[in-house]
Amino acid sequence: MTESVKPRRLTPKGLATRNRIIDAATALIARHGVAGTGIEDVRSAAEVSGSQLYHYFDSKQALIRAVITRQADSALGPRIEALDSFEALRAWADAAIERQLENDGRGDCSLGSLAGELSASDEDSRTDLANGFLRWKDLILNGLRAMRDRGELREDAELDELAFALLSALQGGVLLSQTMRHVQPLEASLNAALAYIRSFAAPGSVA
Amino acid sequence: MTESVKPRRLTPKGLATRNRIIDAATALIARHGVAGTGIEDVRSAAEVSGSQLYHYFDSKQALIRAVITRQADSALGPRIEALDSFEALRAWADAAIERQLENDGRGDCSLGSLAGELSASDEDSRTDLANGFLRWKDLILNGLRAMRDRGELREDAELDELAFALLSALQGGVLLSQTMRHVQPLEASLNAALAYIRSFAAPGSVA
DNA sequence: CACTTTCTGGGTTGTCCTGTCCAAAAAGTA
DNA sequence: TACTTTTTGGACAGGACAACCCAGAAAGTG
Repeated sequence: MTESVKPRRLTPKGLATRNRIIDAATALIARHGVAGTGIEDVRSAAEVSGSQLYHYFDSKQALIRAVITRQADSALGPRIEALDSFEALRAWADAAIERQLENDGRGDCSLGSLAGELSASDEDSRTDLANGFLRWKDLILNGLRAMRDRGELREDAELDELAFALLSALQGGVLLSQTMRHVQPLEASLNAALAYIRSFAAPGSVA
Repeated sequence: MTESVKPRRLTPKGLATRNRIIDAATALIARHGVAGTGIEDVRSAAEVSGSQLYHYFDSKQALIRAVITRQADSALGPRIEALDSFEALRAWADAAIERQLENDGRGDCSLGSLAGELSASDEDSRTDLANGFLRWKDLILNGLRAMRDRGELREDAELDELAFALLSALQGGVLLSQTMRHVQPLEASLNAALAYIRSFAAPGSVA
């Protein structure tokens, strides 16, 4: 019994409730952070009562990890087809900026916010977050690789470095923008990272 | 009485104790985060007992804010003279990378870590953090301005943007590196940001 | 229609943790 | 030395919160 003995089979109804809980938790965490969100809050927000929460999750930590997983996956969904052109990268960056403008102030429940709060305290969550970041980086990396293969990027470009740089720029920009309640840092950061990547455009490319 | 009525005058001894508390809190928060650090932990680590903590600070929040202020100031101390040359910027970045290597794994109690944890939940702390970031940005900005005035950077360089981009790169890189337990993201991020800044070097400069 | 498994409700418990109180020791001041 | 202010000690109350238990409703399964 290495794995928890939670409901082995979930009925559609049960699955819906489970998702409702994760949704509510995600929203609350986005506004008040992990520490500022109690089980009781999640309960009432999800309109489930009593011990449902512990019926679907072993502990608060398990719930948080479910939120992390969902957030990590959400970026890999249909939203982002492929980051394999300068235009696609630009659109991706603009979407991030737009998102920041929408939730002006209150943070979005991105991996970055979660990482800031959990990396130091919870080792398991940290691992989940690290995996999430790694997948995001690979997503970017695959796009860049496609660009290089198509001759849009120079052969000598260090794609791994570029991917990490872009991801860091996003995360740092979001962190600063959320803290300072202003988009400027995020815009500046993403613009810089994209311009840097563009500086590796192959000479003969249509660009 | 807008201000708290904490000890109006501190004797040298009292001040030493107060500093000892902040030191202990800073160290503990660096390892376990704000939420993972209790008053009790701080007490024993600082080797003060009982209600000393509330003798010097109104609340846990006040203590945290003191930690924030200290961290914000620490970067403006003698460590950084002036970031007004490419070499100085490079050295600054290398120092950050070095610091990350030293505390491999456990986070340093930088503003970024604190921001990730507090921005969403505590408005007062968020303001303190935002001010801290602003001062850091100005520190960078002043350096860049000096470089431009000396003719090392092109006139058309958007220094404010560059400063924010560099700061974001640092914060994002640290966040990723701490979460992934690897320096690569920070290195990549800072290298990219510095290279981008260098791309604004004035043509005639000795570079 | 029996029977099993899953789902839901609410109450409860025990723990952790912030913040307070009271009183004594030490340090400063005259 | 007499007196005031600051500093220290430990114990304690009050509240918040995660987690558990039991029983009943609903939904699947043969």
